[in-house]
Amino acid sequence: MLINELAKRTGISAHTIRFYEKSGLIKGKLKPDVKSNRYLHYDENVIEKLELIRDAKSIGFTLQEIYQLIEAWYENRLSLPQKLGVLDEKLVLIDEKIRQLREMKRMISRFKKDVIRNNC
Amino acid sequence: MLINELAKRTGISAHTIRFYEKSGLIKGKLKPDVKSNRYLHYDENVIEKLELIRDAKSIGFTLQEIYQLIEAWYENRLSLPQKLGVLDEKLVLIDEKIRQLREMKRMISRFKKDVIRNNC
DNA sequence: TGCAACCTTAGAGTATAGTCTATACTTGTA
DNA sequence: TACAAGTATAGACTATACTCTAAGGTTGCA
Repeated sequence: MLINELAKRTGISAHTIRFYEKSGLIKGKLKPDVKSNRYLHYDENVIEKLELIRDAKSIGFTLQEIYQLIEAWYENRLSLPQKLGVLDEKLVLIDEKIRQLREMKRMISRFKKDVIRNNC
Repeated sequence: MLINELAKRTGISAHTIRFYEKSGLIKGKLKPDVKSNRYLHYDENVIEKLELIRDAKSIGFTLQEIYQLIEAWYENRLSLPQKLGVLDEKLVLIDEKIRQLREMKRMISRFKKDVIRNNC
C-alpha cells in the first residue's frame, strides 16, 4: 500500500509517517521493476509497527527507545541475548514507571483527603 | 534562601529554576525592605514544589499539567470543587497510564517468550 | 577599595517530535 | 491529452522543555 492508505488505516498523518521513515523506525520499499517513480510501498507489518510506535509513545517512550524495541521485535540484526537485553531493559523501565505512578497516585489521594477534611 | 542554595538543595540547576519561575510554577519573593537589588528569596515550600515537579515530570506530566496540580495543591485560588476536579482528573490520567504500561508489559513479555521459544 | 562570587535579564541555542509549505514529478481517469 | 489526485524531497516552522551565554549590577570579605 502507498503512504496515504497507510495514513488512513493508522490515523497517523503521511507527514508523520515520512518523519518516522526518515528516523529509521519504519521502511517502505520501492517496487524494483518500477523505474518511473520513487513511490514507497508499505506492507501490513508496517501498520503493526506504527501501532507499536503509538502505544509506546503514549507510555512515554522516546522514538529512540522505540527504535530499539522495533529492532528487537521485528528486525533480525540482533542476537538472541541482545534482543532479550533490550526487552528486559524496557520491562525494568516500565516497572519503574508503574512504581512512580502508584506513588503519585497515593500522594494525590492523600492530598485529596486533606483538601476534603480541611475544606480548603 | 537564594537561587543557588535552592539549586544545591534540589539538584535542579539555577537556569532551570529560573525557567520554572518564568513559567509560573514557582515564585520567589523580593525582600520588601531591600531596594538595592532584585534578588529573589525562596522558602522551604519551594523545595517541595520542585520535588513535585521532578516527580510529576518523570511520570510524563507536562509542565502545563504540573502547573494545574500546583494550583490545586499549594495555591488558594481554586474552590474546593475545582481542586477536587483537577486532582480527580490527574488520578484518571494516572490510572490510564498504568493500564497502558501493564498492557505494554504483557506484550513485551509475550514477545520475549516467542523469542526464546523460537530461538530467533 | 578591589575583586571574587553572587545575582538578574534578555536572548540565543539545543533536542525531540512533529507539522506544514513549496516545488516538482507521476498516475489514473474523462 | 488535459488535469485532478497522489507522491517525493527539502527545508522552514512550531511547541515543549530546557541549557547556555553575555552583559551588567550587587554583596561580602581581605
